[in-house]
Amino acid sequence: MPRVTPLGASLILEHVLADPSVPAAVVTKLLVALPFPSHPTPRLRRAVLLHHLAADPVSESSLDTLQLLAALPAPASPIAAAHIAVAAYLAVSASDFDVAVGALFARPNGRARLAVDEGGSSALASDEVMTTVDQFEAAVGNSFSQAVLRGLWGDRSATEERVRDLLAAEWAAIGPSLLVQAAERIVGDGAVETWRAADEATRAKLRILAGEERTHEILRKLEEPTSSANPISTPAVEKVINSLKTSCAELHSVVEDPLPAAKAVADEVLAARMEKSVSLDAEEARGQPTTCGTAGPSAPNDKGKGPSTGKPYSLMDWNPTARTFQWEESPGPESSEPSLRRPHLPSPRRAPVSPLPPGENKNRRRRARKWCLLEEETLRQGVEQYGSGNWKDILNNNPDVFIGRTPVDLKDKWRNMINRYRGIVRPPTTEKAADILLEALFSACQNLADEASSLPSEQKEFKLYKQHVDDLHHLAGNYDSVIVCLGAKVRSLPELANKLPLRTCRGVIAEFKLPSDTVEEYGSQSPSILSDAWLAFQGPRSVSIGSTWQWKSENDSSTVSDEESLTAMEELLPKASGVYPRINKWDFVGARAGIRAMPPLTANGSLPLLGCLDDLLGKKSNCTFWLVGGLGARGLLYHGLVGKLTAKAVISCDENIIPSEFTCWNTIKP
DNA sequence: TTAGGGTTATGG
DNA sequence: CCATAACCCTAA
Repeated sequence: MPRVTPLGASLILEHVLADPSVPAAVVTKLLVALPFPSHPTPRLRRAVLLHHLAADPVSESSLDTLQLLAALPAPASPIAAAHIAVAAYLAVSASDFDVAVGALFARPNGRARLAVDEGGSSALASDEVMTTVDQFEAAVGNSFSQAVLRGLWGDRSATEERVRDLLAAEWAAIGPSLLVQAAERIVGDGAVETWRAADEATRAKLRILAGEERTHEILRKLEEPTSSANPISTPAVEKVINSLKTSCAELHSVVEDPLPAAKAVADEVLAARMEKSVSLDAEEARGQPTTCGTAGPSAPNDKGKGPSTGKPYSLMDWNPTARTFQWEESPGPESSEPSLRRPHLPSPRRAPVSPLPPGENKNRRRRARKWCLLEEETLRQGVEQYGSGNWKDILNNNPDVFIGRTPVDLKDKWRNMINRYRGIVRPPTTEKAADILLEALFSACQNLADEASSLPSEQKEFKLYKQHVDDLHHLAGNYDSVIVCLGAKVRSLPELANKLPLRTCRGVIAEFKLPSDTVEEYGSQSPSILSDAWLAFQGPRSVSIGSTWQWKSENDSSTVSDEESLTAMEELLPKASGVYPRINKWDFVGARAGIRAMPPLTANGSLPLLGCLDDLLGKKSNCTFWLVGGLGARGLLYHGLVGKLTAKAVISCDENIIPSEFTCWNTIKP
């Protein structure tokens, strides 16, 4: 008996190995025992890679295996997730993160980056994977990012699970072996056509494989005048049959009993057909000899040795692990009782008929990870820069911050952030703009306090009351301290009406826009100008110009009459055109006004009025009153400084914390 | 890819 | 039991 031919070995391996239940030891022995074909079929390559992966799911070498697997036709869908999980795990578990990330993810030649980039396997690529790769690259030298990545990808068992998901999907989709396909031909669908085309000698061989019972069945059908049967390529079928027969003989040398093994394959095919769970259509059947042909090139040298015709021989010559066996070509008595002698040869199951590929339908939920302040701040800036809705841009331009976040996560987070205070401050539908601004201010304060307080015990409670106050002392009973921040309206408090050195000054500001037919816009960066008048540009086509000075005005209305705006323009335009002559190309679109409370001019300039009011008001309770006023129109400039100084002074009950330049207005006491 | 409705996990 | 934050699903 001749040695196992490469073609035969290929068929055996291809059939036996494509089964997850074959123990690793058996796989190894088979691979050692049989000559591995120089051009294995994709199915065999796949089976070997899958066994490799199962034995060693998370390692440097499994990364290679995954990449090879991805290069095979039609890799299972979970492969991208498994590949990035293994690569990421290798990076975060390496002794030197930066070195490992350089080798795996750095541009241009990181091992995993190449695999998922354009030019690499498309099966490994996705937007999400690219994002992760960029995140790793950006994390070099950034211990914060590394820590987050470790948390996300450092779980070995989770990584292994990704690989197992892939294995399950691959095994489920691996399809029938060539032997099974041949068996389909001999005893399954297509049996009648195969037998019809066979000559007497071939039929004798087929009879051995099919068993007496099935042979009679097939022959009976053959007699029926079913003209609808379409004959299939005889040479191709014969090739398969010969292959099958040869490999059965060889299989016999490796496992216990070859004929029952072949029969088992046939029986399984029959069972499968009974269940109607699988059916090969004629098109598929015709294609199979071609598939078989891919194994053909591996066997040109075998031709001379000829097909095995039943000469017994021992594999012991070259393989001590193999067992010798006597091959009987005659159908034994057991052939009529196939079910009694089920072989122990593991056979691949047909892919379960499932609407979805297994492993893809079981989506596990990511563990919720709290957003850190940096992420929130970056999101705020991102929305400002790219606009709300451009989540992907924001994400991809901050790979070092948004680690393990998706664009949808950013969207959801923004939704949470802008809704944060809806339960505390609900803007009434018919509120005036001023009240809405007040609520916005309150929300901003609460937001800041939340961010500053990391511990629950440090949480501060805020309340926003809106009520009319006739008299400061009405507040005294409820508060330790009251800070008066009223601007020009401070005059409306009877206790302070004429006691503060403030002069009111109305100002008008005018808004201009570029005519829509003007193509040329104002500079790319739109710098604003502070001059005799100021020009505050709001983007490239809009500017506000201010301000006029109407001392001692009592008019605090924000609306401006035509007459007043004309006067204001005559005052503002000469000053504006002095620094920006092209203002005459702009259109006036409206004017607004406001009233400011101006402090006295001192040697240090016009400084805000800060400090404790108790001496001024007369101490009538335990409540202390404080003033933040006289900022003129410069609240934006001063609010941070005066707010901080006043807060410190109020908390420590010590006015001296505030520099005397701000409080000296109040030292001139009666 | 995004918007918006829905679900799950967690802490009070 | 509720409110909230993070996350998921799906239509367009």
